[in-house]
Amino acid sequence: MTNQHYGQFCGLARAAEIVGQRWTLLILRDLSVGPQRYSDLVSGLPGIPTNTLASRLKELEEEGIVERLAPSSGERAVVYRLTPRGEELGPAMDALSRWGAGGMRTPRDGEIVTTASIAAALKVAAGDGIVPEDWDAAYTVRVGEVETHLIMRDGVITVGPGAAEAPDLVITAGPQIRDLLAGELDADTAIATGAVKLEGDASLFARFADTLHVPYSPNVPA
Amino acid sequence: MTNQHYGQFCGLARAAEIVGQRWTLLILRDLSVGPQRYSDLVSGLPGIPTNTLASRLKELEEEGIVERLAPSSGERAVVYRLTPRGEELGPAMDALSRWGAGGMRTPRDGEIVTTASIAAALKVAAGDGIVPEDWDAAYTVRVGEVETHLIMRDGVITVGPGAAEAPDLVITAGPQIRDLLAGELDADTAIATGAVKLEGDASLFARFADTLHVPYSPNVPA
DNA sequence: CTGGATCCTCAACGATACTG
DNA sequence: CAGTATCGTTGAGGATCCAG
Repeated sequence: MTNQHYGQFCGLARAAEIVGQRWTLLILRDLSVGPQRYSDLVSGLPGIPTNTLASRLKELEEEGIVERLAPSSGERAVVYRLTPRGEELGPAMDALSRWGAGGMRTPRDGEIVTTASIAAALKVAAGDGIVPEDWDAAYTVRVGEVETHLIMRDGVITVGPGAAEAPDLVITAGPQIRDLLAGELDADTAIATGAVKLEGDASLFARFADTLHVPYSPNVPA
Repeated sequence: MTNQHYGQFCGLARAAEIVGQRWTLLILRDLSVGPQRYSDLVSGLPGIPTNTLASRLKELEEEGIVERLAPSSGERAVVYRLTPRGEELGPAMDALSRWGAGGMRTPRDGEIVTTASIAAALKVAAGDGIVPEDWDAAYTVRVGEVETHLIMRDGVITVGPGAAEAPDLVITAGPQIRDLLAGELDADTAIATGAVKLEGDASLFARFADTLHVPYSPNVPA
């Protein structure tokens, strides 16, 4: 609406007019794991002013990036969902996510972890999502209160919110799971030190740790 | 410094704290084509308030993304340059650029084209930059007042600011060059209608038009 | 001339309260 | 549940000025 423009006929400038708005990238991240209600977004984005969320959603709807689905009969809640155009942002968000993750060492004071952020981290860690065809494993990853599932099947990895239906392995961890994904903590040590707890087929953990990687950047300043 | 934080231990959130700042993405785009002086940045970013540019550069320096090179003896100007960590943003910026370009139809009123934006468009159009090993051609692309060079050699494409040293072909065009890159204007028509003017080995133009593509997204709303 | 710093204004953001 | 309304605060925009 009253979106700020840069006055340049340039793809990056156009993109920046959208994703350069405060909170917008995080809203899109949350929507990228699945359709969400207004209240889901509020709870996944601690600290967002409700009026800011409302106006961002309105802007994104006008831009054709998000669609607002009025409660159809039977349903009782408004739901927001990415449009196909919104889904196209996936590669860019993954690239940003990967870059940002490369600079993360330890959580800053008071920083929290949300469902969507774990899902994003696992998605980035999954990389191109290609694994051997004969792998067939369902994982539930639990960090704090949130659960994410990760399935390796038919040669691809899929990541999403919520527990797996019939997980072969449930992994419970703290934020140290990031060190594991960064490759700075190996699977055996993670288990030995109690950084992760496993329930189910623990032999599947090595495969998890070996396959998923979000490396730290060697170029971050002290 | 007084950078706004999102309070989430998440790569995308960390990235958003940087690139979500107004003007920052465009500053980084300009720096991505090469080191720039303060005044180069000012002229490549029409409308940026000088204090905003100054504080962005300071923040980016503190983040280890940009470095400020004091004039060494012999030089007389301060120069800003991406650090290795800053260079790592390239893939994310390319992805955003590609996404934004997919939504661009015609310039909005008063929108301009800068050197860096053409370079970014050509870079995105070059895709993975792989071409047959035996191609060897140097192009200068001139749009308005700005010139960019594009070299296909040794199997890769390189794009940069300024004219090529010994161009085999000089392409002069208006913003319609975007339609060419979008694949909505074929090479012969572009020449026939005068949308582009060629100087040099015109036979190299078909290769240029066939190789470089920034497709429009089919998903943009009307 | 380059590389900023300063000042002022106003639109956008942030926090809280409140409503259909 | 899904937002509006209100109001204080912050940061961008724009012009000008200054030091090396």
